[in-house]
Amino acid sequence: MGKKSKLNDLACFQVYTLHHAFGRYYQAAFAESGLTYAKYIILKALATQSQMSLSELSQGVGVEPNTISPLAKKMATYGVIERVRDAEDERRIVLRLTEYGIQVLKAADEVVAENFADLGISDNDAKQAIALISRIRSAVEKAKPSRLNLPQAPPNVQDGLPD
Amino acid sequence: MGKKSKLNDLACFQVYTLHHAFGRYYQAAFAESGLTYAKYIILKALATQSQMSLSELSQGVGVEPNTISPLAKKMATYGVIERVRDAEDERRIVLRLTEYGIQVLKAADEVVAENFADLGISDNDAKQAIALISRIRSAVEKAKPSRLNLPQAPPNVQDGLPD
DNA sequence: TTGGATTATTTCGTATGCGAAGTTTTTGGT
DNA sequence: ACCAAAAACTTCGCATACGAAATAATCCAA
Repeated sequence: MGKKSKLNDLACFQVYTLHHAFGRYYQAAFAESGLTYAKYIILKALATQSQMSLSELSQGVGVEPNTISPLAKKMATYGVIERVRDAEDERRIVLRLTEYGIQVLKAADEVVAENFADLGISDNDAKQAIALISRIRSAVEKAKPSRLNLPQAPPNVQDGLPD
Repeated sequence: MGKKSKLNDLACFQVYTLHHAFGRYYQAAFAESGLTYAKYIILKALATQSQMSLSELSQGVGVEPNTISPLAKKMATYGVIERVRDAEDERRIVLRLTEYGIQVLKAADEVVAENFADLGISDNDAKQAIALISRIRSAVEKAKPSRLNLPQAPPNVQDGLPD
């Protein structure tokens, strides 16, 4: 048995699973609408400020800028966000919710809030989880990955099905 | 402003972000080794029982069987798991860690446990998070998604950059 | 000022995940 | 026993994510 780490267990069995459970819920709820989990999160993040650069948004959402870039482009063509170059600094892209985007976000928020209302998770539970997870995330972002060295591979057994 | 739901906030801002923070950590730690976050989780899940069918594994990992299927195939060619048809029921695939798989898992566990050791998250913190998240996951899996209907799209403004 | 860093964004290749649809094997009702 | 329904996997098309590398705009130090 390898060394034990409760934080590792948390990551592999709880956070991973919960993330995908949420993902399946949002995917089902937004099906056919063109909205997705990722795009919904972007809308929510953009709603916290009047405008944001692409990298500020990526910080807010917690993913890399190259993940946001194509999504923002698509969302602009859908009309939910405005996407323009910053006149002050032509490298920057400035993003902002459109009036339509605000309406879409509102409609989505309503549906989700309704679906999540009677699941037995109180606001206090959720708040506690928010505080705890927030702390854990800060910690994990500080982790310095050391390279894994794998043991010698075995004499290629290939014990299995042809395909 | 749409209706508020703390559980929705938890999903969109905390769980989503923490999942990706963990993902980036494991990706960096396992870089070059051929191991990935998803494959590592599969190894850990398989270590909990002497053997498992593909669908039992998918249940244990918390994703759909069609996600596990190609991963299991690849992992068998890497020699970390054994993958054979169940003689009792030829529809089933039986999966089991190989000796090499056990070694790989052990090596990975060591590295992660070491990297996660001094981040300021106690085992008690992690345990508390495990209990709380476990409860939340059960609840979310019960949520019945109702279809989102988007408001009328605006007269296609397309106010943006050419590309 | 001017040319090499630095910063912001984009593009590219790879790896997951999901639902839907297809294939093979087992089950069950008659 | 026989065939339709169910169950277990697999395949397919689409949508994220990431790191690495490319591109474009700014900064800055000699």
